[in-house]
Amino acid sequence: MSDITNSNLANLFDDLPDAPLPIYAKLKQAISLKITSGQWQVNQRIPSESEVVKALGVSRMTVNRALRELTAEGFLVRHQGLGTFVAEKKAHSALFEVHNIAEEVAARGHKHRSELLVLESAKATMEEAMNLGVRTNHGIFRSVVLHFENDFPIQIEERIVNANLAPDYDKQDFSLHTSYEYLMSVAPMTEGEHLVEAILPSPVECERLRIQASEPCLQIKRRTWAGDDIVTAARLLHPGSRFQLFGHFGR
Amino acid sequence: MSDITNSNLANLFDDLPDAPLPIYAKLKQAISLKITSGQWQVNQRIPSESEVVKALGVSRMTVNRALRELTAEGFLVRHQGLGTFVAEKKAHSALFEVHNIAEEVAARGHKHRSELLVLESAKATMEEAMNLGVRTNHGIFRSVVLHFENDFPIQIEERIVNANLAPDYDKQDFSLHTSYEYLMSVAPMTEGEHLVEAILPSPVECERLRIQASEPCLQIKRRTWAGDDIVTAARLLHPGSRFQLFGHFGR
DNA sequence: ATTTTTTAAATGTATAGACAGGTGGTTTAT
DNA sequence: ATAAACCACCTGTCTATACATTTAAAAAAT
Repeated sequence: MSDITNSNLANLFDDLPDAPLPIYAKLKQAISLKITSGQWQVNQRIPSESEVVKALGVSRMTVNRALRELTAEGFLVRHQGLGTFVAEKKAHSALFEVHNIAEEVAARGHKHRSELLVLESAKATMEEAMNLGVRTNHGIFRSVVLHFENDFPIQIEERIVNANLAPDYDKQDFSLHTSYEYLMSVAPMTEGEHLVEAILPSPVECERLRIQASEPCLQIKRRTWAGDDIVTAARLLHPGSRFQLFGHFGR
Repeated sequence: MSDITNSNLANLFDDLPDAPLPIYAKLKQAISLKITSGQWQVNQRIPSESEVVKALGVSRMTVNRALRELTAEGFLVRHQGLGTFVAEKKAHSALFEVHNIAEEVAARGHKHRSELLVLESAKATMEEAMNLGVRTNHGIFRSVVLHFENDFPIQIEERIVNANLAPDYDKQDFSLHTSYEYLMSVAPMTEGEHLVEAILPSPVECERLRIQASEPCLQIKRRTWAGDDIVTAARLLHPGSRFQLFGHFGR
């Protein structure tokens, strides 16, 4: 498998949210973006530690930490004497926690795309306020995104976001990054909860997911905290026939 | 919570298999042994990096790597300025462990009872053998238990068990203990996986759960390991209208 | 007695340098 | 031509050092 041209490794940090992160974390973000965006293909050899050192002027130990952690997370495979390669598919460990649908689809080797159906700034209704742990009329964003796997609808993502914690949410280009990526960059998740249910979809949802009214759906309601604040609350609806939630625990 | 006496940190590497491992890995092994053996209790503060450095004469970066990885694996919790502490029992076990349905129902203040529908000794079919990671015709047990919450059916538990690892499974009184309790006692779970899906129930399942054919169900397939062996594989089916799976992650 | 400042300790990150060990290609000796 | 020696490169680990940040307690000022 061919190597990756290290001609423009200096561009590595482009397209990255400029959150204040340690160098090793920035490196991880940049490299995982290269992989999930498909710029670095499975089994390709990626630049060696010393190449990154030379290109970016950071220490090898810093690069080593980024690559080691990405390897532990299943993004990379390393072979002593040979090099570092993009792994076949993501290890199933973190799926319950992370749940970035784009990454998940990419990990299966499939094509992901999404349609932005709603993106608006608003004042929280009483129900939304309760859900986010803020006062009624607190500034929020609402978004509805339809995700596709190989052009089949696979998730309706309804989300409300605390505008104080993610002020530029409505200025994001959701065709480039998922909402998850932006939110993690501005308000890294420290805690979360999810509620999984099997439900029947509404007529609108049937139409969006292109399924029949009788097809059960997996509904995941998830809230994520950054410190003591709730950053976002999402409702993710998947067609039962096209989706499984996989989890792994233990050591 | 009291600190751990660092009087005999030199003993840290005792009781360890003398495999040729890197120092950081030996450290991880030793510390996780202290924790799992109960010598270092939950919430206790463990020796600081510099204390280990002084006691063992290794570099702080090496100690740091061991502690950092153990933290990522959930054994430890670290607070800058404070120290490193033994973590609470894995959060995620509490979350997606529907294992003990009896406890869960009791925790809600409701009445739990169960009906044993099937309990038999058998030889593994090819499918069952694949599922348990054994050869066809390997000895197994099959059980089907119907669980009730306040006299409403809430779970069908279909389970196959590796007879080698749990030889007395068929002699248990499942009105006294759940299968989970017995299995944990004979073959403590070290690893597990689950697969969550939304499906429509079969006619038999509708009857058992007393629901309509159109009601979606939450299906959880779970396999649990003890070391390298699969102890049991279960299929848990819940009526969507009466069941939610709740999970919490983070600290 | 109360508040403020300082200090010590602990973790978090970054760096430079060193050596070990694996891999594959090149050169050299046979 | 074949085999052995060599070498360049890569990952894996370990060390020593440095500085930043957080925390709690001690010391100093009010």
